[in-house]
Amino acid sequence: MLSIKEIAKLADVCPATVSRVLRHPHLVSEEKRDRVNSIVKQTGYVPNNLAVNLRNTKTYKIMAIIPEVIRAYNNVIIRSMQDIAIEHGYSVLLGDTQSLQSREKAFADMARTREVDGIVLFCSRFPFDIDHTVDLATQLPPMVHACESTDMLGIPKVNIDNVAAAREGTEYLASLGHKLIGVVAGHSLTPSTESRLAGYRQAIDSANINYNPNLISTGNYDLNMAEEATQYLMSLRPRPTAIFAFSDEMAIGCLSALHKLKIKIPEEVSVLGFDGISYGPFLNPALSTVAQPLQQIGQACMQLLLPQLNGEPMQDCNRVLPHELVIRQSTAPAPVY
Amino acid sequence: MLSIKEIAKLADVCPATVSRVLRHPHLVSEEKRDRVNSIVKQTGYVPNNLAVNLRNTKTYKIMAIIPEVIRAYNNVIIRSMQDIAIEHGYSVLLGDTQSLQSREKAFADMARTREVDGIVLFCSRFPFDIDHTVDLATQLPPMVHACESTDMLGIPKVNIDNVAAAREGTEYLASLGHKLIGVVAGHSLTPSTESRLAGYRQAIDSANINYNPNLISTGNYDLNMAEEATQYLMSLRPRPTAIFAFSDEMAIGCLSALHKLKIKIPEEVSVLGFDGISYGPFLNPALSTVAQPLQQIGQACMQLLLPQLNGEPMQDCNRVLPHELVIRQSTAPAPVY
DNA sequence: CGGGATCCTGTAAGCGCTTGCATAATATTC
DNA sequence: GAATATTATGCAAGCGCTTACAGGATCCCG
Repeated sequence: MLSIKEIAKLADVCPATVSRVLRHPHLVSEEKRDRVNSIVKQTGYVPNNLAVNLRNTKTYKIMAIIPEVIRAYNNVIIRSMQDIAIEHGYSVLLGDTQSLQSREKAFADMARTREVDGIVLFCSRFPFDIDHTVDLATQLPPMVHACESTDMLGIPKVNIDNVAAAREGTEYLASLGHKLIGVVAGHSLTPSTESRLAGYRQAIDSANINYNPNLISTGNYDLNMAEEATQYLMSLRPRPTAIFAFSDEMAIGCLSALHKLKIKIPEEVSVLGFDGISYGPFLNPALSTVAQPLQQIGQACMQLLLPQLNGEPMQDCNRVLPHELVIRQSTAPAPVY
Repeated sequence: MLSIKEIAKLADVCPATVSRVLRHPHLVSEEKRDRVNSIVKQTGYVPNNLAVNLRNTKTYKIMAIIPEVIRAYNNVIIRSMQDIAIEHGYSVLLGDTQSLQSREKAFADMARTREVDGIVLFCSRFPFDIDHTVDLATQLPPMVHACESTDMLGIPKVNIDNVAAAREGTEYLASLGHKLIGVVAGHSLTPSTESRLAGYRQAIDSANINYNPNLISTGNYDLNMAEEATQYLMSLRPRPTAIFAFSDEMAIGCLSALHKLKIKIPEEVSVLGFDGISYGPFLNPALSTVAQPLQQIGQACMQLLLPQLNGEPMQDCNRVLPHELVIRQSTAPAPVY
């Protein structure tokens, strides 16, 4: 592989001049500039960024650590983060952890090892092996904790109010006359799921509906699981008249199960999703959902990260963004028997 | 930020010893090993990988360059690539290009700048600014070209036989008695779309159906576009009795449009997708599709990349993997009037 | 025409790490 | 107990790059 030295030799200048041609061309005479540029072009020379970044202690890379990149939910978030990052000269690398802690750590460590300048974390666990007996909080790399954030060493957070969002979703269903509202929840251990369950409970209680834990089915964010959960809910007597799925993707599984059972949506059973993914309007029936402000989430992540990348200290803040109930065709008043 | 020198000083050894403790602990006496380890732990020292990688000219990172990470289609591919990579000590970074050439190049250049060891390219364009008058093919970084590969400087390729796949899909529809088969195609410029259109054409011709270009609608891989295209196709007289969507995601858009038009699937119109995404069975009706061997694609990419990462020269090969027609509920014999 | 400003270029240090080599200390062998 | 093998450690070079610094040309001005 070609190095700056060899280019320098070929162009009959010193390495410093080659570097200047590439980084600060105005400092170099036209003659040498042309000579160097033509050699660079001929040879296809590209500087070794490991060396450049080592020297400059800066990579202009941001790592986004995501449990399952593929979830439709991430789409707009990723896009908006990336657009802002690029505007500011950074690129975004995505790390798909498959919800495995080992991978979360591996990707997060790229910041401590200087391979990226900062990270945006969409997982709930703290991703570093740090001895908490020592005050190492100061050694945290630039980072933002999004969507699943708990209190964590003063790391800035981006969230929605999951409790309120789930409460409002549930209240909406209750206001349609539903008394038996099944829940298809996600990973039972994640903060967002916990909060949403709490919100559901609040709404149930204040609507004077009897809380029935049998109506709650936790699992993961998979379609399969949602389908099974729905079958189970539909086997109950009395049967729920509404299902609140804690993600739109799971809602698709609910719809699928209901179709197979020949249960009419929304006439017999209403389905409410969560997230606001772009598929929603295209489902049959179009999915009512508690929409997250996906674009704003991405933007907020960058707004909180960029100052840190510029050397400003971490601010312990929690940016809570507004959710929105989007009513389409999958929800309707509870059937009257 | 802590460097190896400071750790060395604190542990009262030389930097080389610290390095040895971290990389080849058996070379160091227990006494110093313990001393160094305890300092490392206390201080939370982590080696600067830019320096390590510069020194070792190796990063153990692979960049996967993907037009739109979010497409369900990528799910299994990414997962299988990543699993194999990790087995071999590599991690996979995902680059989402939003189909923008500038981003494809930016990510691909990370290999030439040594920030990653190799790349897997899921886009169709050549991602480097290389002067083709010079023989620079030899300077290509380790790479594999997947899913959208054309002949390109001897870069190993992973593909399915898109012509045959689309032909078989079309033949299947024709065998059900469909004579008017609409197509909702993807980006008109990508090799895969071109090949699939060619395969469609072959099947149409050999079934002695009159080829009608009006039935072909190209756009992108979006749901919206697919929905519009479907509306358009359904406005034609005589109306197509089948739609072949060149991705399952677009097929969702077709289903959605048909539902809105109250057209029965598959009684009045059959819908055939392409890809075999995991949503397929959960749609209403469950989607028939030409499935790609997604897991095998991911595996093949790694099988072709790993040898290159070990220094073996690029082999100009084209690994063509088998597709499979998966028949579910969205296709049926053409209606008889 | 001398002195200062301006422009250009090379020298060399250093970013943080790893490892070949040399040396020193210790163990092993006959 | 001398010769040899083994083990442990430090020294220093070098991975490829950037930039502060200094020195040599060139120019401008009175």
